[in-house]
Amino acid sequence: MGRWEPDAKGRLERAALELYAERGFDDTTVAEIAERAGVTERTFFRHFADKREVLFRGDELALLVVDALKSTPADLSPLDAVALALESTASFFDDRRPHSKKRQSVIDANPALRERELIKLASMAESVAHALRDRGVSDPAAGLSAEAGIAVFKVAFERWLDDRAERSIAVHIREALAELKSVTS
Amino acid sequence: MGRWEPDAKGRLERAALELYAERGFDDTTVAEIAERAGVTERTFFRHFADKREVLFRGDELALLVVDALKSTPADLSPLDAVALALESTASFFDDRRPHSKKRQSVIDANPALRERELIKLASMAESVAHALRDRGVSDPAAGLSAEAGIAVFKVAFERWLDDRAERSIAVHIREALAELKSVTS
DNA sequence: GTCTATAGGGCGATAGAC
DNA sequence: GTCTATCGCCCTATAGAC
Repeated sequence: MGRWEPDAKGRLERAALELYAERGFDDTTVAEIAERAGVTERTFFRHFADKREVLFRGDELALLVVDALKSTPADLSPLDAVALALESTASFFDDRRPHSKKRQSVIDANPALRERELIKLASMAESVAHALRDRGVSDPAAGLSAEAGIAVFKVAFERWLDDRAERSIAVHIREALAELKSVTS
Repeated sequence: MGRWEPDAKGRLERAALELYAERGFDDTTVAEIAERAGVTERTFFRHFADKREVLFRGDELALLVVDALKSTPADLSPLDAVALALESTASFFDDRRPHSKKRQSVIDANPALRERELIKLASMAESVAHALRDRGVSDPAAGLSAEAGIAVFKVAFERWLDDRAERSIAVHIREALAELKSVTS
């Protein structure tokens, strides 16, 4: 066993989510998060670029999606491929429903956190567009398929959170995709 | 004539854009913007919630779009109605091409500003979705049409900025819409 | 690990318009 | 008198610099 308790990063993430939920994002200081996690303020900023980032696991989801996109059948349309890649991340969500709900209610309660969430989705859209171009999809189809795919994901995620039946997010992605197709035809 | 020069808000907007372009967003202080505009720092914060907001005219665009959506033929599909409403804002953009380009290069150079831009678009999507529901469009079609419409707008705006031929943004909106329809069919 | 500049909020004062 | 725009000063926490 080392000089310090292990998993400082995870402790900071948990402490932050708890405090943001208890007293609100604005009324929580980094010092309080660090204290609850048993580290110094400086350590917080070594793990996370800013106070918001502690709720977002960097590029983890975007990397998952791009990676899944690569293993997707080449004969699928770009949009179908994106939707399938998104579906393949289902367990990332389905395994953490309660955590996701708590996290989302914290995010929804604060404009600054909503901004950060949106830029994560936008940068995921960019990564997906890039991956589609690598697949041979040309512009503007690549950009539009990526944006449309993210729109599908947004709607699906929201419905997944509210789903009393707790069906997999994959189901909601499929439904939202079908709905998008009907709306654009 | 009053005690102060008129249009403090406009002077602050112009001073901010100039300074952000000259030395970058991070290296510009609110004190410098205020000084150039001939007001105090405190006045800046009475007009704008934060240092980013000075580049975004509140809800102006969203209000234009929602308003235009109301005057749109009732027999159009939700997505076509949104696209038409977006087209009707063309002069808002076409009349300010140089300003838009300068502003956009400042925004693109800074992640914090990109975040703010995204939340403006997202809240425009929400307003549009709401307006569609008022028109009788049910969920999830309303949400998806709104998101898809905003995706069309994003792509169109980008292409409008890069268009050497300087065609109206309305042309780019029509093209992007057609492309989206082809990609989802 | 320590130091510091700056964002941004609170509150009261001032002075013109009406 | 009220309303509104501006200023001044004080404060704390963030986040970057050293």
